Parts: sequence; structure tokens; C-alpha cells
Amino acid sequence: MTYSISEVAKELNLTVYALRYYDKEGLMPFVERAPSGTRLFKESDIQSLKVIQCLKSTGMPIKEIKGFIAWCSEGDSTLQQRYNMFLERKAAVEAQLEELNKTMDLINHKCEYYMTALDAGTEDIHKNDKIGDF
Amino acid sequence: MTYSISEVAKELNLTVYALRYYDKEGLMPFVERAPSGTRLFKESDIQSLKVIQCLKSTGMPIKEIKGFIAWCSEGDSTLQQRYNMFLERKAAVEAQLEELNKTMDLINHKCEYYMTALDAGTEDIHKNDKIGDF
DNA sequence: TCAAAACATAGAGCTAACTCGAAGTCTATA
DNA sequence: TATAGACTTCGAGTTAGCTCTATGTTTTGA
Repeated sequence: MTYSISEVAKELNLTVYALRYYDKEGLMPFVERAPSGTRLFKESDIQSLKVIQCLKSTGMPIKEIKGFIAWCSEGDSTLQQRYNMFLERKAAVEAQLEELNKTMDLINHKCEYYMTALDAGTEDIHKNDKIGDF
Repeated sequence: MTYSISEVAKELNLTVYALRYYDKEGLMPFVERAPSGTRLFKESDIQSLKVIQCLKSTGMPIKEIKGFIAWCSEGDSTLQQRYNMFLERKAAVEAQLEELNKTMDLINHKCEYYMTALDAGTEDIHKNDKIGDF
């Protein structure tokens, strides 16, 4: 059983344009073709694309993901590189999580700031706050 | 006491180019100028820029941030809009955190995957795993 | 006081990641 | 069998967010 490009696009929540772009960039050498040229996506291809989406969401640029895909095609001799890469990605995501938590703190602070201001009817209530504002 | 554009750039970890670009895009109408035209950043301007950086890191595009800055200049009549905006940003960050945690789960899975494979000397050890691979 | 360094603007250039239009082929159904 | 719709490639166009170059002015320090 195989899937068409539009079925896969729907499933992974991206456009057929994006999928073809990924292919053009060398991210999908594993996808087979019908004699006519039509892409035939296997179930495992969809799983692989999910890993690609995962790497993308860690902030990894497509060119680097392409490098990883190439390693995958090279077999067991690149296991160490691939492991190291995932360790780096893990560190990157940890950093992003930390950043995002700091962001959340400030956003929460601002929510309270505006809640209090709305309650008072004016922003002046915060005139003597430590944190600057406009 | 005021700061020059390069001092602020250093402090906020961005380039003077970026700061001037933000200004051009209407993100810094509050920064005053010397008679010569040189920007004079106040302490409160730096705090405001930190809020801008915070909004940026929630994924908010610069044009929308500009809208927020404009609201700020309009005073108390826009308090409700600004509050709503921060509530939306909070929701956006919560969604991002959820996404990033899912990403982390998969990355962790892959770390274990490769650790096991390295240990075995081959990826074949995972031939019967549920999750697809290349 | 004068050269180097930092400031300014305007506008061109760059990069990533799509996004789309053109032109053609294949497939399914009335 | 014909026509609509989905598929293909190629290459141009788009957008955001800088980044840099050119040109000129201002500030700073030996």
C-alpha cells in the first residue's frame, strides 16, 4: 500500500509544494516512483518524514538535515555521527525550552501587568515598577 | 545616562544593523535623538527592546509587534487590546512548548535508538521496531 | 587638530524556505 | 473517448528578517 503526495501532505499537514521542495533538496531519496514518475510513499517514508519534521522543529536547516539523510543511506559506518547529531539536537532543544520558559515568564508578567492596569483603568498604576515599559 | 546603538546591540546580543532595521520598521519610536541625529537609548528603551525580543521569540512577526508599539503610544484606550494580545501570545507559547516537548520525546527516542545500535554495532538491531527509520 | 572610529540614511543584496505558474503527462470516470 | 483532476519538472517569484555597501557627518582621543 502506498500514498500519493497529496495524501502525505494532508497527513503531515504540509503542502505538496513543500514536499516536492524537500525532495528537490535531497531529503527524500528513499521515496520510490511509479514507472510514470509519480511518487509512491510507503508507510515507512511517512515515518521518516516525521523525523525530518522533528529535526526541522529543533531549528535544524534543511541542508543539514540532508547531510543526516545522506548518512542514513551510508549505513552503519555513520552510526556514531548520527548519534552525536541527535545529542546536539537534544542540547539545542533544551536551550530552546529554557529560552521559551523565560519568554513565558515575561509574558505572564505582562498579562498581570495589563490585568492590573485594566482594573485600575490606567497604566499609571505601574509608574514605579522595576520593569520598563513604553 | 544614555547608551549608543552599539552598546545596546552588545547588551541585547544583536547587531547594530538589526537595531536600525527595527527602528526603520517602526519598533522604536520612543528612542530619542541627539541634535546630530544620533540615537540616545535610555535604560527604559532597553527594557522595551527586551519586551520586543520576547514577543519576537513567541513567533510574532515584526509588523504585528509594530502594531503593539503603536497601541502603547496611544495610551490607556488600548489597554484591553494589549491585554488580549498578551493572552494570545501566552497561548502561542504554550502551544510551542507542547510542540517542543513532543520534539524532545522523539529526539530522546532517537538518542536511545542510536545508543543501542552503536552498542550492537549495527542498526539492524532495530529491524522490528514500531517507529520507522531510514 | 586631525585621523580613526562610530554614527547616520538610503537602498541594494542575501538566505531560507517555500510558493507558484507554465507546460506537459497520466489516470479515472461519465 | 474525452475531459477533469492529479501528477510531473523547471525555474521564477515571494516573504521575512536581516545584512551590507555607499556616502556622508559627528565624535573621540593621541
